[in-house]
Amino acid sequence: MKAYDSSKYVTPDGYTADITVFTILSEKKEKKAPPEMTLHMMLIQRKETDSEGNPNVEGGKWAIPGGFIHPDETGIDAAVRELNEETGVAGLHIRHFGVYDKNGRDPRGWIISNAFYAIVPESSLVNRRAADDAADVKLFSMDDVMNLDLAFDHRDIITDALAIIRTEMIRTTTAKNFLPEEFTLSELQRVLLTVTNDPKIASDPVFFAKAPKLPFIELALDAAGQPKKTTRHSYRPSRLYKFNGIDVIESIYG
Amino acid sequence: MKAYDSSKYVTPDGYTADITVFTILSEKKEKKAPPEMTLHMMLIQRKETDSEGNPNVEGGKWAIPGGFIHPDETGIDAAVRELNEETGVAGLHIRHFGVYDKNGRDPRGWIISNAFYAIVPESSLVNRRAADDAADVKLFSMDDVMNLDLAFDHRDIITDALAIIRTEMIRTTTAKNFLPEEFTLSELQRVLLTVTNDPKIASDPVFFAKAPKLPFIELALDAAGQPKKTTRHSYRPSRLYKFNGIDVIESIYG
DNA sequence: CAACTAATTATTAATTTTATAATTACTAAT
DNA sequence: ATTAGTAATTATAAAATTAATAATTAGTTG
Repeated sequence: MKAYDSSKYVTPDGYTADITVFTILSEKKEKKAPPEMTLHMMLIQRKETDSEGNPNVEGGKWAIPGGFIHPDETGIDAAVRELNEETGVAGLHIRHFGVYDKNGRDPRGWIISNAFYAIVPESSLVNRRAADDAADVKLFSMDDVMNLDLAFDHRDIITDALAIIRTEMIRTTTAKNFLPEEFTLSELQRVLLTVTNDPKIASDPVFFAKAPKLPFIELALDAAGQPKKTTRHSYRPSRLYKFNGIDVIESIYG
Repeated sequence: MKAYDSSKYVTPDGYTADITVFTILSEKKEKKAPPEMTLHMMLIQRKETDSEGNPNVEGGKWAIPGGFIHPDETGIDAAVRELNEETGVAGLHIRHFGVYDKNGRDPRGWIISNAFYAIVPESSLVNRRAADDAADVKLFSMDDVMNLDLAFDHRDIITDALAIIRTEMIRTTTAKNFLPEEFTLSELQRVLLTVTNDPKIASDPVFFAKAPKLPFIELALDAAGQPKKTTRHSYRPSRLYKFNGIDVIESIYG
């Protein structure tokens, strides 16, 4: 690269990656009722001291997994590495969604962070364990997250990530990742209700009337061509549906 | 990094960035009619020979601007640099959308490409000029693009980028980037028709009835609170509208 | 047999959409 | 002064969908 004396300029004091990881937890509380589903995210608790025994900045606080990007790696490389180091989680499909660079966001100085997000099935997170700079790692419901005294500007990052997750869930067929291949309408409904309380979804008569007609959903049929049914959530057999792979783009113009 | 003898393995022969850049050209053909707008993209013509005078692979063919990523830079760094080097264009907001790694896509060997896209106002591209590996640089209508004998797998990359551009235009208020701050409904209509021929947009009575009621569009008012009008496209004064900054997420579930 | 509950369907009024026709507000041409 | 043209706008009537709620069904359990 061209001659450039960085000592002559104010340069960033650090460059980091933060990875917001969401999942949907499903809890079957009643034998005959659909499971309760809630959006959760995985956070790590920062160790009180760093690797040299010195008091850690924002030590003890819950935070988004992440850490410093090394000069020889990209942001996403660092994100993948840090996530694995701090939580033991790997193989997630993460995406970049923003850069957080407000001066003052970190007491250590001018620290710029690249934020990533993923929403994954719970099975991807079962083997998590805190390590490296993390004293603990847990899944929190979004209500609980918002009641935490989070480190740095992580509340802002989480708010933005949440908006993206919600948009994706509502605008695309992302919900299918949290459903069995053949699902009931109430199961789909519960997944969607983890990110919205739109009455068109919350209302059984409205949703049950509309959903079977959506172009990307179809009845699951048995070998004889009859609609498949299940009694896993009710005494009355419920019809099973599946996504048919059609991608829909809903126009905002009508 | 850990000890690793890459000579023991088959490794990629190259790692590149390709940048699909779209714009919408607006041509006022009649004194009293809205302009014709068409989606275009900027392509470069590959030089016949490389910098050492040897015949260039796919020399003479039209292609997406781009080139090899250096080890000391990220894909997006390379994309920005190559775009500027080959076309003189800079300052665009580009986004990554895919990796093209099919073996055989490039006769030179196992070449992996990161694809980026941007859709920008024409004003961002007026100072383009071919340089570096590019013999020429031009804007092509999408019809013309699809009739070109493009280099490598660039037709596939372009097809995917186009789908993303269309989705963004239909799903979000991206159209506003191609309109004056205060626009007529027919101007908005023409922008949208560059990416779709949906009759709900193509039909004047339908579109003119619906558009004013959209939550993210409102009438432009003068100082006296009266609707602003223009005769730039018709003898009869047409109402002017503007986007009001509201972001809408249209649910695919109803 | 009655009661319960998730799933499903029905009902009716209100609203929107569909498909097209008609009108308006300006000109330009005669 | 009148007619014709055209982009923008509005009207019309039938069809379809939505809104809001009630009712019913299909299985159980007690």
